[in-house]
Amino acid sequence: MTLAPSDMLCFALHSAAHAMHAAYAPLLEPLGLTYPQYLVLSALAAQGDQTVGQLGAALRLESNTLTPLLKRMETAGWLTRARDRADERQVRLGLTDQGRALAARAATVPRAFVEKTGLDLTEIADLRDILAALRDRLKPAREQRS
Amino acid sequence: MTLAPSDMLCFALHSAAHAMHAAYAPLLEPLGLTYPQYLVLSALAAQGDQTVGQLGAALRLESNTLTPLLKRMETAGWLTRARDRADERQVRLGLTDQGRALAARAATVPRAFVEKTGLDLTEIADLRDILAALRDRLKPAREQRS
DNA sequence: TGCGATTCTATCGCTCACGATATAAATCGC
DNA sequence: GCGATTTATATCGTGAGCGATAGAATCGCA
Repeated sequence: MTLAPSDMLCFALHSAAHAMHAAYAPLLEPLGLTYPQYLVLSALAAQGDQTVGQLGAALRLESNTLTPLLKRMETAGWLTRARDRADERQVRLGLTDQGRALAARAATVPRAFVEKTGLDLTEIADLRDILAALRDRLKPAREQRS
Repeated sequence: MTLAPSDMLCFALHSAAHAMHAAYAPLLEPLGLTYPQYLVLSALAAQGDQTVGQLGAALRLESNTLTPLLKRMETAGWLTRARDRADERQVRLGLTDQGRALAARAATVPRAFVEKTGLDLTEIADLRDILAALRDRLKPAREQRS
């Protein structure tokens, strides 16, 4: 009648994401980062300074989630937030030297995670692409601006 | 240097799980259920009455998450919580008639989700098993008792 | 040019998740 | 049996995530 969670794709996805968080936690804890903060730091380090909207498009998050998260990271001294001079509605984000140094340290974390998965690089890439495609079918990315 | 989130397996997993939640939300909203509540209801309906610990083993959640969640569901009239007579440390959970009726209605939800994914049943099962295996490698399930 | 619509970010309230810790019951060791 | 340890659940504080909504800046069109 009712399907058990263990038989559902959605629960496998849900619980695998939780297990991934748990696997990342000990890798990020020495850096003082949470997982979403690690994503923000990586996005800014890899893709350069950007607005809250652009970061949100990259991470699929809205300002109601990002604003408090970014404020905490600003307080920690990792990034700066400043209204764009040309368009005061936007807030431009930039890494501080401290933030860049932390991002450099955090760059080694994905390797450590890959080892924990027990998958080889081809399997990693295949699964990543399958999941990204599923995500985009479920929730198309909104286009990003300026 | 730093990998962008879009290139990471972890972000694909993270964002796919978020997209899955977003896809479930409109299916569950008419039932008044959140996604974790839906999992609890499904687990109790499929696997019968059980203790908090057993439910936690099935859903990979601890009492610090489950207790408030279960209390909200008890308040909503979907389940009962009662100390086990034989072992008063344990709390036994049971669906009410109202909870069983809601679970029956919710049983149609996975079909609707599968349609949204655009995957066929074989692909669904394959991906589910890959993710469950990854989850169990990252975080072995703790054994469950009584 | 001016004003209504749109865009961008922020705020609020709620649920979920988890680490650390507390509390009570049951079990173990002697 | 009695104290120490273990087990099961609950509590507290914090961070995330999101729907609804607010507020300011900009845009578009009459």
